[in-house]
Amino acid sequence: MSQTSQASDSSSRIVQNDHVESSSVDEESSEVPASGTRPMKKGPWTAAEDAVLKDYVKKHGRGNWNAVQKKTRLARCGKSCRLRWSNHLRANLKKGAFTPEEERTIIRLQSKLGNKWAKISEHLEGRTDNEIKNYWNTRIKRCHRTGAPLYPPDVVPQGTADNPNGGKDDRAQPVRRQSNEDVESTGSDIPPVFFENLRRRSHPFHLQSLFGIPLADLLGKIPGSYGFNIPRPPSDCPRPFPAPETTSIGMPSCSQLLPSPRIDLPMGVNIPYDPEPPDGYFPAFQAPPEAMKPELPSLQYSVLDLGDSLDCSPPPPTLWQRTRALNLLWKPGIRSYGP
DNA sequence: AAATTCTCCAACCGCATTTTC
DNA sequence: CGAAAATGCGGTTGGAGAATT
Repeated sequence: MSQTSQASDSSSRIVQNDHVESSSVDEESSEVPASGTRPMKKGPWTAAEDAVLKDYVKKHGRGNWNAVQKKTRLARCGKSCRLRWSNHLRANLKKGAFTPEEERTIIRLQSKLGNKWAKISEHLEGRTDNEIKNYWNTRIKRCHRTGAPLYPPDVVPQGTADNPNGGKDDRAQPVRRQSNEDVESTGSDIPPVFFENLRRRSHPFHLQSLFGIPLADLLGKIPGSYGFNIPRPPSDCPRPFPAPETTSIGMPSCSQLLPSPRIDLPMGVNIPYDPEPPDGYFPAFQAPPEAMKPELPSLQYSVLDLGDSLDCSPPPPTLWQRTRALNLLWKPGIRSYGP
């Protein structure tokens, strides 16, 4: 797998003192008063803490995580206990690098479900949502850096109506249905990393609008994105592609710039598809022409029975479509728009 | 060899949802 | 039925180790 398995088992990082006063579960007799305002410990778990938690689960079963700190001397909050258990201590956890098959599954499922890591992890026995999420974020970064396609040619990324933005956003907002007139695009979620990169590294990113939507508006409405000023690039900054006759966009990845200062395209514009993409792959995020259809016959992966996890929900909300529009913008391979 | 940059991953945070009282 | 608590989820962060300069 591509994750160079540093696979550092958590224990290998344990360096600090063990804060567990008693390395075993105290029974009810020695229950710590709930009122006790012990400060909760943060940071890496120690082996002793793990042992206490394991012991607790062995005796009381999983769940009721907030009781852990009450019934033991473990100064960890319930959330932390739950996370530790599900990510490191529970049985049948598979550690180490993802197999190629697992990677394929992740990619496939991500393209279908979006960033539903918990759902995806249900299809990968022994793998945690956190692992998968980390893998995906790493993949995004790597593809972003190298310009390699995020999705292999046989995977058509689809927005999922139930998860247009991959995560909390669709929960945060009541699903707002929308007609198809806004943007019909394909691609995947805009990875948070993208915005993070913008925020952290202040990519020269001088696009002012996308599909007529002010970019600042786009960014500002995307949950988890940051309100930041989009700097104009220095004049000596190289541009990724020569400016074509038609309006073009590039991808502000790899310290590159978007060649066009402004994009105002009518909705429904055809995006030319290069049948011979570089390296025999579709450019990152770029989907084959059929993917431009608003609805996709997606079940090309007979291997995988997604069952109920595939939600054939109504069309995505505006934010999603806007996100998609921005996503297109991010594709390194898309060079030109035009009729 | 030292300094810097990059990569990976464990764990935290905030929010939404579900359950309990 | 509403409030509070518990749980779950996804995004983000920070640090350790690896790689590079």
